[in-house]
Amino acid sequence: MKELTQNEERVMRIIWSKGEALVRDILEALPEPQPPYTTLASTVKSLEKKGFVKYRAYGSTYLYSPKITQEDYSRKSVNSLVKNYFEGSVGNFLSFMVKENKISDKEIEDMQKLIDDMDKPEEK
Amino acid sequence: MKELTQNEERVMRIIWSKGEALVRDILEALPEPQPPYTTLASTVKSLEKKGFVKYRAYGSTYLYSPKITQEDYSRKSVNSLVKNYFEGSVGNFLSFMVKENKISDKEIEDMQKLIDDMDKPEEK
DNA sequence: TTTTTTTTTCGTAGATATACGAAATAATCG
DNA sequence: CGATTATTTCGTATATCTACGAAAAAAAAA
Repeated sequence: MKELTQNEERVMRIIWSKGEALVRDILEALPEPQPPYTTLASTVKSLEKKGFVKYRAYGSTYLYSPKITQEDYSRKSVNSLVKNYFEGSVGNFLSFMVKENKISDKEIEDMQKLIDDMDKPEEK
Repeated sequence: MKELTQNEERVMRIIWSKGEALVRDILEALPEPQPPYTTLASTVKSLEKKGFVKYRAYGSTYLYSPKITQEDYSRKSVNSLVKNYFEGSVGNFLSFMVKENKISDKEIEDMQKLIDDMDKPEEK
């Protein structure tokens, strides 16, 4: 799974939230200052090239929808974060979160369970 | 319910059979010689004006679908036929059909039942 | 820091779509 | 048979879309 830039991720979030959307729908969902239509279209096309969205054509108009669930993407994001900043140790990651008061003991349990599932690492 | 011209009815049949269609889809479903795109588009628009189809817009592209079922239209057609050519008498209509060998006794029963339902007359 | 790669931006070109209306045809009415 | 009205045809205008690519900006690598 390829990485998303911040830009792409912001757009991807809108597509996830809508389920499906035209470029114009996305544009309207973006806060001011909205980018030019063509600029946004390029971003969406790059999402498609990276395999994050697919589209169905109505005439010359494309209706985009997610090809990857938000859950899959989140899992992969956490995985990559752990790998890059905590020497791959989930324990290090969690203790950091606790130290920063970003997380409660109760949440650790839940998360630990979640992360056990993720432990089958993915590509890059 | 407004009347359909032959032209409109031919197009309407395609929309019914497809469930939903772009103007271009209809065009491709039409046998040679196909009319120009704009010509067909006018026909479809008139179907919409008469309330036979509705559409959902994807950008500037309209996906049309029936607003009236084929069954409703058939019922109304038969009704109107009977009214116009058989002095409104279903009996006259049926006996004509039999005389013309267009219909069997068994079919009469079925149809009689069907027509009983239709006997609540419609507008125009 | 310098170089290289990736991302971002957006204009232009080309492909469709619909809106509108005029002219030709066909159907209806008196 | 006219006259009137409705249908059909289709061109032109206009609005969007997507494709493509160049240039600027940002990020990553060396």
